[in-house]
Amino acid sequence: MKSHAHEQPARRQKMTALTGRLRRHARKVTGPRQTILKVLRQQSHPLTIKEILVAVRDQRCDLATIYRAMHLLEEMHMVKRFDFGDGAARYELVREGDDGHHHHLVCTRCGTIVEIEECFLREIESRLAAANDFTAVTHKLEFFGLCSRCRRRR
Amino acid sequence: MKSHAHEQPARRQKMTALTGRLRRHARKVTGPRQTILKVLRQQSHPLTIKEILVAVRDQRCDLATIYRAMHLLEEMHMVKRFDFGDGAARYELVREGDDGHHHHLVCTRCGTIVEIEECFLREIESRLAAANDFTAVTHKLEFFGLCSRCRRRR
DNA sequence: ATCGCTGCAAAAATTTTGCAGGTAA
DNA sequence: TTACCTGCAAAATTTTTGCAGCGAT
Repeated sequence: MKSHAHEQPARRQKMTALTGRLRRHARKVTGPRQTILKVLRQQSHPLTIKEILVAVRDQRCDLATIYRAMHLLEEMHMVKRFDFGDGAARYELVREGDDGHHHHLVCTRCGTIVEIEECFLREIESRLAAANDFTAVTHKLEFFGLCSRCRRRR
Repeated sequence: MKSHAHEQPARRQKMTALTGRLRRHARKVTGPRQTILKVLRQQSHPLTIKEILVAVRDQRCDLATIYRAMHLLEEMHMVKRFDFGDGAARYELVREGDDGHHHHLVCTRCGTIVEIEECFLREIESRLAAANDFTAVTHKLEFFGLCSRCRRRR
């Protein structure tokens, strides 16, 4: 039932998290940025730039624009960047009231991704910080393995 | 005591781990490969391809050769690849009798690297494998923070 | 009317590949 | 001799940047 009720005129902006945050930073709420966030909102897994490009290709959004948008959104903590060790950055939307910190279990054969919500290392972080005289210690952690389907197929 | 009496002439190969493993795979023991391993042996931290290139630049070794060597050495588990999230692969020698699995604590400002020998997640790996029906689960984990020197300097 | 943003094109950075000649075994 | 390797050059990938015009506020 997307039909009408009161569809906002296309050019007026809904007051969304995006709108608010962008305005606070004196940045503009533009079509490409809204489209990209819509794409990310529909996914629970991180997407590569190429996957985003394909998903928005109808809207004729340039690659460079996507790269610039992802940097901007990452700066404002609206997306989180993940690396799976192949040479391609992946981005995932940070949901409201979440810091976006979590991990993944990735099938090394087919690329299936399982989201791992628990974080096991908060305490270890403090220990390492103290032991090595570091501050603001964070971590990046990803798990890799063979999923059941791929295991069965040879 | 593997050796005894006769040191082999310089152009003959010492029977090293490299020599043995390469031969077992029908690969050749060449100058560039020996040089690269020598460079890695002198470092306790992972090196980028560029750092390796600089370190071997006297021996006139091509970039492509280094890339190819690193792939080969990784296949034979003589080096381990690490990613710190900037777009550059890093390689570290795997010492005898070690599987090379460990982590790092990296200063996000100056790049200082601290090796973290402990691994905290072996048990978690099994738990995740069982819970998600995966096998051969491994992980990549790196810590990031601000080292004490960088913290003091503003 | 600003100032930021976009598309396009070019450039940069990292990694891969093809090929002809050279070398280890 | 036979693979395998190397250097060189070209290409492929991923990401960044410059610029002129367009668009959000």
